Amino acid sequence: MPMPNLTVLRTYALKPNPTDLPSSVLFCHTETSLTIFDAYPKAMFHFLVLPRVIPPTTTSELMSLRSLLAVEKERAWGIVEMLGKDAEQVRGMVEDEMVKRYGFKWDIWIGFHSVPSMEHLHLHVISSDLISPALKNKKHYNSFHPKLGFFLHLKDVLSWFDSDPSYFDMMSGLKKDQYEPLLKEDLVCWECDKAFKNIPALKTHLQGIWDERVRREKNRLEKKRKRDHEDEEAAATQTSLPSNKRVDTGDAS
DNA sequence: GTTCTAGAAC
DNA sequence: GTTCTAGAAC
Repeated sequence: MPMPNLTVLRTYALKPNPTDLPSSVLFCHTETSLTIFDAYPKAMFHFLVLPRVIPPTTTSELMSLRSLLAVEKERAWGIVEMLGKDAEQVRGMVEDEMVKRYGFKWDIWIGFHSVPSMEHLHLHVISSDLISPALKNKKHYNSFHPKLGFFLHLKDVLSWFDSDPSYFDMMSGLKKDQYEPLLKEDLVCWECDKAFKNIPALKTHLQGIWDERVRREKNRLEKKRKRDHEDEEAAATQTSLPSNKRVDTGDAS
């Protein structure tokens, strides 16, 4: 069994020229960050935004969120803020792709794992469906549950910088003992709070939510298509109001 | 972070 | 008997 490489993200972040990376790895990059496809996506869309290593910031400061939050507040803030800006660009690209592929968009979460498994800071950009063959166990699911507390939303992390220094100090400790137990919590649907006995049952539920969403969106698009079609006909016959504002007179003509 | 698999859970 | 979880990986 090959031992997985837990430092591969750092080798990516150190590339002087990110475009050397295979296109199967690199999604996009800026002067200060690169965004890669998560190798084991836990949702239909799942990317990691990594800070590039730019002096005076060092690889060891960029090891994790915890190590970054230990450097001077202003410099740490600048890096988190920069990652957030670049993640928002990625969000926009993902939303475009959602519309292109499915005709609608759904939530995208942006945040850090409180206890990371791989070295080098990485900001997750992940779609809220949580449907993926690589999502296989409770730890995978709970690590992205948006209300459980293990997943730290970017907005919340940024808010720590504006709060009392004592609160910042408390949160920035990111103690393993405080967060790791959350991964063992019972399986609960993040959307409807229903509990599940095991992962296969939860995955069936998530798939059901998705199938229902697709069905509703199809109906919506079909209704809109019909409305627009009627409006075209109405315009052709000089009827003034769009069909969705018209009062039904029961006139069949 | 994953894979593999023993044995728990059903 | 099969499904599923959870701990080891030298």
